Amino acid sequence: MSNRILLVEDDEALGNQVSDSLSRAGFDPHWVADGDDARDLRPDDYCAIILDLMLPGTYGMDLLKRYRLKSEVPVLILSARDDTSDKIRALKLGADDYVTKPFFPEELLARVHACLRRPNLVDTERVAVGAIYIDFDRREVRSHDEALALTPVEFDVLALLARRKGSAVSRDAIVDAALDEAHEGSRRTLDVHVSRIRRKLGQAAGQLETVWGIGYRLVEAS
Amino acid sequence: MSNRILLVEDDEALGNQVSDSLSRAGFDPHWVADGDDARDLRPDDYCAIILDLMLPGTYGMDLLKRYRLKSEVPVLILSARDDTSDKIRALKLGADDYVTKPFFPEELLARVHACLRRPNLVDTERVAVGAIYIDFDRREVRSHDEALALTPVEFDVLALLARRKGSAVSRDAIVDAALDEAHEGSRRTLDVHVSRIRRKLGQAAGQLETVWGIGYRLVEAS
DNA sequence: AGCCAGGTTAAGGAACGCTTAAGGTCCGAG
DNA sequence: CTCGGACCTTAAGCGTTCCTTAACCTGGCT
Repeated sequence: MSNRILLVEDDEALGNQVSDSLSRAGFDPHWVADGDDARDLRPDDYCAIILDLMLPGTYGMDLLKRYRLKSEVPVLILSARDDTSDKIRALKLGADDYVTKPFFPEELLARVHACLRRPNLVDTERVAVGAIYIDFDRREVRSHDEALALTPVEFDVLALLARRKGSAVSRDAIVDAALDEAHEGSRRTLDVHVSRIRRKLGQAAGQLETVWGIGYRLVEAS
Repeated sequence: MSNRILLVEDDEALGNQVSDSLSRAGFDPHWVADGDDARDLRPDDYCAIILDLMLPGTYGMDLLKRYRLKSEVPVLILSARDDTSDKIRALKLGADDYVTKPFFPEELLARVHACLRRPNLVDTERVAVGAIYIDFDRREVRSHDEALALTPVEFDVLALLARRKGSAVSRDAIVDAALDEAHEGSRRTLDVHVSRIRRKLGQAAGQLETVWGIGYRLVEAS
């Protein structure tokens, strides 16, 4: 397995320090200072990601969501704010750990190791759910062997459900992960996306079930 | 499989608080106040362990070592000391997380979930009680191999009883956990839900027993 | 028998989700 | 720069499902 670690950190001194300690520990750190530069990196190219929340360019929390949509790679959050609601939000979005500045490099290293020690999930580039095939890498969906033209948000929603196939996923979790969080005013937005996804799914629409009072669920057969 | 969590914590107030929040989140906390009492418990009986480092009797770090020798169960460390060398030591010994007091229960919960998210997420989320199968993740219930269409509240009530299978659960506890507590005007609401659950359970209705003057209990066989 | 906890039923209204239609924003083409 | 298309969001109407309440009935306990 690779030992590359992505470090997204705008503070130069801290970035150097962490980079060095990662190197000394035998990792291969890839340090990016700007959030926008980190947007389009592929999370699966790394064995772990260390992410500062307070960044120029793209906000750290958005990067986390982005990475989680594509990958199961362990993500450690760095933050200057010892804010509980931030912590909870990050952890719920799938972060594996949350470290508050200031910290000693040794602690960070120890936490990275703790994350890597956990059993890894099979990384699946593609997934089949009944008649629906999803290629996360190509961002491509086929239903009954027919390619679907999904919009970005539609794909993210469907991909999230596919990763948790069979499980009921709450509306909040979907909105939080796949939609722009700025628009929390209307709770109907997700409905519209789901409605359009179903129409595009055609015959397979029945596989996208509503779980009343909770959210949605993608099942093998309708 | 199990949703039991071992909590080793000598502070009574904190222990109560954490116990409560774990219960509310659907876990089954087992609270032990003395390190010596925790020595001979089997870590594999729990899905996670929350361990205070500063304990009477056996020192927390020793317990951690002990548990790690026997099991891979996730261990979260609680500590009053924000001491880096302690953190590093604990994490190197195989702890999965290290939380410094004071903390909010929500943060601890989020971290517990972050730990549990990694391993076998799939298989641990079901419970069988006699002829009743409950899949918490899918929010799906089957009775005698037939899927039941339960409403959100009905599912929550039955799920709560299933998690505590065999033991009597008080009406108050159920109402508190599964119903909107705003409506404390009528205490008959729960009856109605139970009545409907029983009807939907069909043959298995007898497994949902009334404990007169207390509440209800879900048993293996009618 | 009498009391009280629990069971059952029916009905209203609240909550929820689906759909259609109408802006509004962003971005690339002309 | 302007136009048009793709996309996301919001609003509103509508049907459905669900929760609660009230009223009445059953059954256990003393």
